[in-house]
Amino acid sequence: MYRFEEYAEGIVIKNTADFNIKHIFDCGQCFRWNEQEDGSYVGVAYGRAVRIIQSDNDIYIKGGKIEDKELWEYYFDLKRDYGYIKSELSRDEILKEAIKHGEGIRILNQDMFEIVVSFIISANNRIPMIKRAVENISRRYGKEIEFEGKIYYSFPTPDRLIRADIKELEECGVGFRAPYIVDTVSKIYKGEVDLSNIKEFDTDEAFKELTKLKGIGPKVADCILLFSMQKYDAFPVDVWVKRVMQHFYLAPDVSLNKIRQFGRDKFKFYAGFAQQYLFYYAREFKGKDAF
DNA sequence: CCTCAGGGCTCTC
DNA sequence: GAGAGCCCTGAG
Repeated sequence: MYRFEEYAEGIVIKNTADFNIKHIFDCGQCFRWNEQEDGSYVGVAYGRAVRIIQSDNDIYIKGGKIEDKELWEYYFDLKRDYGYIKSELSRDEILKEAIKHGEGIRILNQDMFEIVVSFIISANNRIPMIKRAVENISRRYGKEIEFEGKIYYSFPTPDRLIRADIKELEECGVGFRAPYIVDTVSKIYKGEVDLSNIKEFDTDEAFKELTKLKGIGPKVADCILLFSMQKYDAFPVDVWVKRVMQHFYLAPDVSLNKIRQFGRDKFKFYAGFAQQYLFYYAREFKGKDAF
């Protein structure tokens, strides 16, 4: 069982299980963590700038405060037994292999508003570009946070991002998605859309509500559900998951919606976890001519 | 159900 | 240097 302790420069989570910071931060669920030369990750979550350092099963949160213990416990989804989920999913031979590659993946509990905007930007985009745009938006509309002598920025809240117009967002590098962001942020700001309320719906109802918003199609909605609303039966199908699914399970011409349904039916309430292992697996093979 | 355009950047040729 | 493709969506 893990436990939190304080140390000179922050807090440490001792004795974690199924926890690998590289797997967690590189499995496509987050855009604000950057790997450093020493293998640690620096990033901002819920307005806190910290450095995450892994030493075997101990996770150091440099700059972390002990009063935020519950916040980090929630963020890293520590209460969930990933060992059990993996053993269930390993009954499928392909998942068993995929899990070997990303055995330390955990699904982060991220801020809903940040995830909505970040994944609108993700549409037909590349990860470095998404990261850059999210960073630019944070720098322009977020709050300053000082850490290790540098200035970092929190992702803006709706009442701050509402000030952004299409032109400014384009300058941040979001491209043709700028009007979608303006529209969706305004609906959230005005209360026409209440993300906390949508979170209480079941997965299908929440999916319907989210896809009503500009810039949110099936794939982006599934990402929002999985990465910020704890809907673990969601199965986001991006190009990578599409490739693995068509290679291992389905015919090459099966539609995205069919793949989504297949994944949800096959993996049930673990579909979202399966998707993460498959995504990480697929990207490991990038350029290796596997698919 | 279908097709297609849509920042801008990077990889490929 | 052109062309394809990108964690895809909206419009037709």
